[in-house]
Amino acid sequence: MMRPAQVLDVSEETMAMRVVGALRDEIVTMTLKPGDVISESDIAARYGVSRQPVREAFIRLAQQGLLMIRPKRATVVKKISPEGVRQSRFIRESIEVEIVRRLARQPGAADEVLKGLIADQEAASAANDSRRFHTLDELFHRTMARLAGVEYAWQLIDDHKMQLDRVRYLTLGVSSSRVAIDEHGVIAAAVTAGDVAGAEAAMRAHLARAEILLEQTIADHPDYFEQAGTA
Amino acid sequence: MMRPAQVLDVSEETMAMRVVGALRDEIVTMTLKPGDVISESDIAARYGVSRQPVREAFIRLAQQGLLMIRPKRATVVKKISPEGVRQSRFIRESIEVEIVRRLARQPGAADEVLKGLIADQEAASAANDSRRFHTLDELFHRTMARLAGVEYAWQLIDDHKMQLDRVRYLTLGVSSSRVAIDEHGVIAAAVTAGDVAGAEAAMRAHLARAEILLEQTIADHPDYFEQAGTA
DNA sequence: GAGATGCATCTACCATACAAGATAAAAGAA
DNA sequence: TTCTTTTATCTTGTATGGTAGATGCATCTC
Repeated sequence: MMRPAQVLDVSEETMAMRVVGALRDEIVTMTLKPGDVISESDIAARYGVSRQPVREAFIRLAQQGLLMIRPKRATVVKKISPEGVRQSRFIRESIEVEIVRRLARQPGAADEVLKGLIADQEAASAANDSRRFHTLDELFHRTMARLAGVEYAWQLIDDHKMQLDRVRYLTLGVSSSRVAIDEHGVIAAAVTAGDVAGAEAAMRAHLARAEILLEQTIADHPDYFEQAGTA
Repeated sequence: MMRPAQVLDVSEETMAMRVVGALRDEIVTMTLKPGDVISESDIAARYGVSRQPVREAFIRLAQQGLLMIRPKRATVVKKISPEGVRQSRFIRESIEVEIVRRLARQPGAADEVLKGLIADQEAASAANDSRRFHTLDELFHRTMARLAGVEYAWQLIDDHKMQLDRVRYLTLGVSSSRVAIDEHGVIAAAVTAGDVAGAEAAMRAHLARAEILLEQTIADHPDYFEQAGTA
């Protein structure tokens, strides 16, 4: 038997929420791999709680598209759907394009804020800290949403973004942070200059590059993705 | 005591799912009003089931933003957040603009399909069937998403759209279906003609008109909306 | 040997009991 | 009367037992 792990005891939030967070991390970081079969009992024993909070955690994660509950059968870590990823990208591109348009029309204090973030990314890249670079990359996009006054909208798509995060985790060391930083710079420059069309084009180009990474990732880890017949 | 209602017994789907659907309808149609306090026990008795499936339904609906669970205190029907509605609109506008752009570039068979839908809307409007008109209105937008090859993306934003639906239900008889139909016609015409910029502008104008309805609705039903301090 | 059938054993689903926090009214003290 | 304290009674959170359905293996039939 394994050690019960025991996720702390003195709690402010509920056990169910705690389990949600723990499981989500395990899934996004690929500790729990797509296709893995898990059961309420197993997870309950692993975290030292009863089945009830685990069950509620399953429900939440299933609604976020990370788990698939097959009633009376089993619960499995959902495989990544290439089509779902593409459409999530479509949503993200639609929104981010609209954001940079708004920003380019009213740059405000965007200039120095974005410049600072890019500088941080340079530092993380130089230190080869891909984990931190990932965080800063996300912060860059989120910050633009905030500057455009639609941070809440960003939170709304956060759930669906977890699908993209799983793909991203698989490409952590692969992706060239050098290129990404340069593209961020182009976007920031266009926004600051008030170049609406240029900012839009730069953002589209930036997001399109990730599309290539998806194809490569599918080729590298075919088992993690849905295929024809592996619904 | 009320009659247990009893949502059928022979089931294919789970009781929890059944309760989810029933409660969602009650909330979206304003049978359960924003601010109403409900409890697991009440709903359980009302539908003739135990607290357990009701509890799971609450979790799902809370995650969709229709309920707010205050641990150890109570569960209330979430008041409509004007800011949330605005940002939901922003998301919707971003995506729908992108959709009509794509469609305008490759109209395909969009012409006759959209024409047919508009004709149906004319009929519903002439019959003063506002309920059916609402359904057709949604179908019009959904169909464009399908024609653009991103129907799944439409499903992704469906959850957040429920917030807008509640506002819409309040304005059922108010809104002029005449204007909406004309606007649909303009959009369809621009798409068919391959006029990208025109289609985008028409869609933005169409969605912007609804923005005005929100302000008026807040004025008519202030109790249903979050206000400063009514978090 | 190949296919059909029964059964042990999984699973998630639901009901029930209990625990713990929060609320509001009631009771008591000034 | 007014304020404080207690307590009854709400609420959701958690634990556990039993149930129905699905799965896979063993057994039986042909």
